[in-house]
Amino acid sequence: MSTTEEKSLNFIEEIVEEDLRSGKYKTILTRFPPEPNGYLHIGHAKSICLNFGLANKYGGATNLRFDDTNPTTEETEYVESIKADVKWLGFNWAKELYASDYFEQLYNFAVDLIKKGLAYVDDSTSDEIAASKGTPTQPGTPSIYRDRSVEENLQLFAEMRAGKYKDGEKVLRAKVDMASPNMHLRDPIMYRIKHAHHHRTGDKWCIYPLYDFAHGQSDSIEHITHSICTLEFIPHRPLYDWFIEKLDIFPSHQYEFARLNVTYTIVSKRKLLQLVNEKIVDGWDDPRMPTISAMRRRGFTPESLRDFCEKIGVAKRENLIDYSLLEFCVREHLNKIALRRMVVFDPLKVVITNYEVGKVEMLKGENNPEDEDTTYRDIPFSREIYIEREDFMENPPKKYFRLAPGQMVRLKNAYIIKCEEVMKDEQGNITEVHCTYLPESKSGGDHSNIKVKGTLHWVSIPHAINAEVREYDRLFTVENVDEAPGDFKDYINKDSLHVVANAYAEPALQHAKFDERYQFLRKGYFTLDMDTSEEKLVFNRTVTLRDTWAKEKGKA
RNA sequence: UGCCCGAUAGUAUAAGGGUAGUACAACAGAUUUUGGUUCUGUAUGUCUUGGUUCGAAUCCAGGUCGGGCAACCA
Repeated sequence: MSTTEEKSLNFIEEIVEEDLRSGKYKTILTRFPPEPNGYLHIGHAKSICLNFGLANKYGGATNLRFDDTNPTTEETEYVESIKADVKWLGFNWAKELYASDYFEQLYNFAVDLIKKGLAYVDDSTSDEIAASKGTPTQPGTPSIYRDRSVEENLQLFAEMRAGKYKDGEKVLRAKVDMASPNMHLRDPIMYRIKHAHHHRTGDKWCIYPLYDFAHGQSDSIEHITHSICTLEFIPHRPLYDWFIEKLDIFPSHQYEFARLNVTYTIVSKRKLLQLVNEKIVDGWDDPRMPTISAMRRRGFTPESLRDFCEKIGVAKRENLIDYSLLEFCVREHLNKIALRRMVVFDPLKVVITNYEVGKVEMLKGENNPEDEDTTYRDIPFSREIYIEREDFMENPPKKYFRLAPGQMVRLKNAYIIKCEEVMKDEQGNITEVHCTYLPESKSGGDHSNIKVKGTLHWVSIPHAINAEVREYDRLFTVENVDEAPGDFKDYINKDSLHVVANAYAEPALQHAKFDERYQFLRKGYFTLDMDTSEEKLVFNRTVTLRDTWAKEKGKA
């Protein structure tokens, strides 16, 4: 008998299961339909996990389809980054497709609707069309071109395609209902004229279909069973269904879920583009960005992102997810896989006065205590070491477990030391601390019988190697950036990047690899940045460790 | 003033007429050679008013609140 709790289904999974159970479909086909006009972000990750996840779970497939119907904003660079991101997240698409692959077919669909008297060419200007649409509470008024004959429409549309007209001179509109309470049904535009170069079709076309006359038809052509999109497309659904019905083609169905929002971040392509263009960040993959490429560079793992998308759920209610959930997911995974290393960011010299001058001991340190068969690396120990400056206080508050005059601490993987003397310069700044060590307290063979509260990380000064460490904080200062009054850029966190130019790392890090993750003891999780060169190691901080001591201090 | 969505702890998300559960966050404690990990425990919730019912988060009606809809964007 199984004791495993049955995981509850989200509302889309319920629809899919019902469709499968009822025999409506034998197998499902979903699609992930990005427009190649920007980089994918954490919000897209939710959509990717949903669409591909559904197909994986129910034995179907997912197409990657680029919604490239607007040649003026779309570029091949984006196509490549999107493909890389989806792959990195761990998903494989059945087919790589483009809405532009269907331009000829879409054109024929339009001709079909013209012949059925359901579409017409309109010579009105953009402003005139907007004005005649009415308002949500007032019906629109029909265009004077609405009743052109089929023959005339056919000829005009052919001339549009042939390039006889300038941009904006004419459009093709669906003849639906100018009085509909749904604005999207008030004779929506199907085609506009754009003499622009398309990233795939080049100059073959000068008319391009709009979203409403491309997306649903593309779904139908591919026989997509479940076309999943975000809430703002709900009012488009009647039109989606209308085109499919009038064209009498495969009936794909659209379902809508609430997009992801995360505290202290933005997921608007427009705003992200602005951050990049205005050089507020260093590019789409600046590790502070919520893009998938940035998160990859920062050290997030695909496993942790998928886990996050699983945990946030799928529903129709608008939501704002705590950034701390993302941090939890990444820590949970990194804790299992990260190699433990010691790195001192802000050094304070410690001299162990009773340790032999010139002596070097190789100590063993666990690579990862979470591993059942943990392996070890060698760590050199000597008379002079660095500890973190914040790990020493001359006048410590109560409950301070670190080094202080007369106090003892454990050096991780090494000995217990006791602070004997504090050395200062003329200004009174602490320059170094003199300690004695307990030879019988060596890690692994401790028979000192002494228990200490604190354990510090450290590096041997003569063996330390240099590294640059980049510490990131949230990009915005307010939880809900979209709701904050004024311009979103007013809430940029000025301290979102802190660079430690000269950190001291234990020698094992000399051989750090790009695909490895590290936990710098008591500091956080780190990974090598691509700026690393022969001369310089550069690490990105993916996320800090949970820090209950910082919280304790905050209370004081 | 039209149409369309939605409303369950701080944040998300379950319970589909029968004990309001889970995760993150918070708080308290235990363990710990990382103030990490792990473990234990605590507090906090069904928008509102009626109705149906032995019984309502769930079904019905009204209200309130939040969101969306008038790009030749997607």
